[in-house]
Formats: sequence, C-alpha cells, structure tokens
Amino acid sequence: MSTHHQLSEAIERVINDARKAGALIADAPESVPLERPKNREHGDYATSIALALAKSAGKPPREIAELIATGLRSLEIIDRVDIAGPGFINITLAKATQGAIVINILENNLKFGIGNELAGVKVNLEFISANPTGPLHLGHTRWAAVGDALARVLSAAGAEVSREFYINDRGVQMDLFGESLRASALGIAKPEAGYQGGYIDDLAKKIVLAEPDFLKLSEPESLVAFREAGYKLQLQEQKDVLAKFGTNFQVWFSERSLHAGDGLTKAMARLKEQGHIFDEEGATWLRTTDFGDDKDRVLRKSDGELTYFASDTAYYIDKRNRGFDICIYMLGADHHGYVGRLKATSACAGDNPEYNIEILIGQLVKIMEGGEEVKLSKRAGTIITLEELVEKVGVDAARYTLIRYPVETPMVLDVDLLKKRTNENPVFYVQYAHARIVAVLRNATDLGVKYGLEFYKPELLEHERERELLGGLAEFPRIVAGAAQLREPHRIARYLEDLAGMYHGFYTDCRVLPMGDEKPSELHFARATLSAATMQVFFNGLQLLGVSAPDRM
RNA sequence: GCGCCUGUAGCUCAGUUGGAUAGAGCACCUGCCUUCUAAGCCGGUUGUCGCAGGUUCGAUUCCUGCCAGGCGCACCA
Repeated sequence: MSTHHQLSEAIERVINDARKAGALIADAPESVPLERPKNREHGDYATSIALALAKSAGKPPREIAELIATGLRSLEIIDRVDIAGPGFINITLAKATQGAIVINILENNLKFGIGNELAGVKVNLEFISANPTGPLHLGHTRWAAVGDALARVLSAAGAEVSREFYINDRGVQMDLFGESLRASALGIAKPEAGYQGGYIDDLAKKIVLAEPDFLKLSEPESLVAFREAGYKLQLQEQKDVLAKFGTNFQVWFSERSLHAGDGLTKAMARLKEQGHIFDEEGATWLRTTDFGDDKDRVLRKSDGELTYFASDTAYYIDKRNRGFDICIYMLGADHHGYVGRLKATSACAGDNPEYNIEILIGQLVKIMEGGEEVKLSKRAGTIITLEELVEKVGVDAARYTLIRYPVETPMVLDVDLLKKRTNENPVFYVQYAHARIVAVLRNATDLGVKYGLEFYKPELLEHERERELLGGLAEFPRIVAGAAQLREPHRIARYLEDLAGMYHGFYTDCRVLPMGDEKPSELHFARATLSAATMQVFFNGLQLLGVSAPDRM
C-alpha cells in the first residue's frame, strides 16, 4: 500500500472514530484531500480536511484540526503533526515510514508503479490513422509519441490495450494518389488536386523499376496498378518509420476490409435494429441528432456510394464487437467537429457514449526553425516528416518533447533548440540523472559499498535532501495512476523532471560513496540503496514514455 | 452566426478532484569541480494568472459575459 493511501485511510479512521464517540458531529467526508505541500516547512503531507468539515460541524476549523491531530499523533507511522493557517494539518512522517518506499521499490523493481485501476478493462486506442498516400508528418508525430506513451500508461494501470492504426485505403484520395503516381511515371502533368510532393516521383520511379510493364497497361488498368503498388510501398514506409520511432501497433486496420468483409453489413443492421436509420432524398441517414449531434449524417449517398462516415461507424461497431470496452480516438484539432457525431454514433449503436467512447483532441504543432515559423504545406513541399524530425533531433528528444505537453495545448517546437545536445533539452536532464546513478553504483561496487535490501537502514536517511527524494519516489504510483485516469502521459514526464531535480540536489549535498581512505559505512549503504531505488523509478518512468534510459552520457 | 481549444515571467510551457508566499526550463547576474558524471548544484532578478463580474472561509482552478489567437461547421476524404 502506498504511503499516501495509508495516510488518507488513517485520517479517515480518526475522523470516523471521533464521530462515533460523539466528539465530532459532522457529515462523513467524501474523500480526504491529501497533498504534498510545496513548502517543505509544511511537512511531508498536508490535508485541508478540517476546513471542509467546518461548515457541517459548526465549529471553527482549527478546533476540528486539533481534534484530528490528536488522533494522528498517536500513530506510529507519524512523527509530528502541526496545525497551521486557517486549519491545515501538516504531517511529518516517521523516518522509517518514509524510508520504507525504497524497500517497496526494490521488491517490485520493474513492477513498481504498476496499478490495477483499470484492471479487466479492454481499451482500443486508435491514433495517427493517416492515409497511405504520403509520409507521416509532424502532426502525426505528436500522436505517434503521445499515443504510444498513453498505451503504455494505460497498460501500467492494468488495462488491456490494443494500439490500432486505421488505414484509409479507400476512396477518392487513393485514386488521386494512383493518378499522381502514374502521371509521374509517364512524365505527364499530375492532376490538379493530386499529390505533388517529390516523394511521389521517388515512389513512381521505384514502382517502374520493379514493374516496367505497368507503363504498357491501359489507362484504367495502370491507374489501379500504380495505386496498389504505391499503397503497399507507402504503407510499408509508414510502418518502418513508426517502428524506428518505437511506436508499434497491434492492429493495422484496413478500411477496405470493412467493405470486403461483413463489417459494414453488420453495422448497418445494428443501427437499423436500434431504430436510428432513415431514408430521405434517395440517401440513407443516421439520425445522430437523437443524441446531440448538430445534424444528421449520411451513410449511403443518393448515388449509392457509402460515405466515409459509414466506414467510421462500421469500424466503431467492429471494435465493440471485438470486445473492447473503451474506444479511444486521438484526433487532430482540425477534426474536432467529429466529436459530436462519433459520440452520437456510439449512442445510436446502443452503447453508452459516456463510457464506451472517448475522443482526445490534440492541438496542432507549430515548428520554428532559424527563428521563424515554418509554414507547413503539402503543396509547397514544406511538410516536415516524422523521419526528418528524428534525423534532426533523435528519437528520444523528439518523443520526449512531444509527450511533455498536454495535447490540448498548441505547442511550438523549436528545432534549433532540440538539435542542441545540451541541458536546454529537458530529456537530457532526466536521462542524465539516470546515467549519473548508474555511474555511482558502478563505482560503489568497486569501492565495496554494498547496496540492496539487506544493507538498507531507512532510519539513517534524515538529511533534508534524502527526505525530499524519498517523498518524491513515493509519489510515482499515484502519478502513473493519475496519468492513466486523465489520459495525460505528460504528467509522467513532468514528474521525472521534478525527480531529477531531487536526485541532483541529493547528489550534490549527500555524498554517496566514501572519500579517500574513508571506510564504507552503513550510511553509504543506505544512500547507495536509495540511489538504486531512484534509478529504478527513472527507468520505469522513461519506459512508460518510450524513451531510453542510458547508462552513460 | 454556431461550436471546440488556447490566453500564466522576456521566450517555451507546468499547475486532476478549489487551498498556505503561483512554479520549471531557457535567457540574464553571481558563486561552486585536487576524490561519486559540472548535460550538475546554490543564490539573485522577472508576474494586473487576457479583462470584468459571480459562487465561498478561500478562485490560476468552478459559473456568466466580454476581448484576442487557433481550428471546425459537406450526400469531401
């Protein structure tokens, strides 16, 4: 059980005991607010519960605080309890209580931080889902990093997660893609609305080299041939680039497969059965306005063609049929208009849109280079691809920087800054802390400093820096759980940066290894053990972000 | 016009369930390497938390209105 959890239960018990004894007449608290105060003078933990109870108790908060404090003081795990300000209760833990976190970490090692908040929940996490008609660009890259990290975080909370990439391999865009490739191969003008980038020419050359006969085909035949060959190559390239980026999907889901198989038929039947389908002006509609959408949506156009929306709907229903409890969609801000219809679709299918479907909207990424904004335009060929970004700054820096911010904030990436392999880049700050500990432990072995549970005496750790670090380590499980519940992996990154600060501070003020002829003491052992536990948390945390934890830098 | 997101230090941005003196990195000034990685640490400077109201013991956080920026409102994909 975490220290935090242990404490909040203890406080609750004290309050309930006081209520039973009639010493306190107040409503039962819904939950105990317990936080780590920013100010060190306010102890290890602080609660404002007395302020919350004041109203229903009809007593001044400080009086209630005193009552609770008295109960807490008798507990072994607590060293001291103070009341401050209007009625805050500040708690300082006993040394052994605080030091116990190291034992917890070393006993669980790779599993430390893993929780069960989402145990038994099957989550489908769909992200990127680009057309296979070009390379992945910067917008996709944000999702590639955040989506993968979110998948890891959700798994850490106990969920069973499937990462899915929906391939839009059907429709007008695909045809334009084929037409553009063929035009390039034949040296004729590309279609106006087609794809213009240089990669089209490269792809076309590759195709002709492999299949020279394509040039001899009739126009309709060659359009299909180029389209299909281009599709295969481009999709493979997306897969390769993502694999290099450390983002791996369990399922690459083809839109075509919904039409080729019975996915669409099943979906339509389901919606009909639920009674939300109607025909009007020769088209088939889904009455999404039944569930808050601004307008009804067309599934089958009057010309008989199925819409993209029909595929989306079928895909959603397919996911649910495959047993996923929660379907999470990660979409770019330019698609936020989809939220209403997706939620409504879920409701039309008879599901609970408050639980079965979640849509995360990510703001677009701006990019600065050479002091000015790079305008992203496919037409002008100034798109920045995932591959280019990685070439410039490396996988770790790219992933970390993209994950570090909440997705709903528009972010500006300064490529020049990321290129610098210096501490201006927060990822190095965190990685450095890990590498530093590895070096210390390497030396520890050489100097005969033993570390590990059998050499660890928590009561020896009483330096301010040690206490701070111990407190920080104890937060990790809560941070992971919070990141999972809120779908916000950036919290892990921010936490690691704080933890790095704590370790660096500890390292500076608390000598871990003996100096000169000094003999290794139990304090050295305790500090080395504390370092080992910290290293484990850095490792686990960076793992959740898909960022490497280097042994040397 | 309607809807979504954003507005916090010179810059890039944190700040879940309302809490104590609003934080970090960069930038700027200043110290700290004859013994564990100086990609580090210590100290200093920087704020009408977009504006105005409201809710209450207490609001950067919740509510309303306004201002500014981004994005979206197809029988397109």
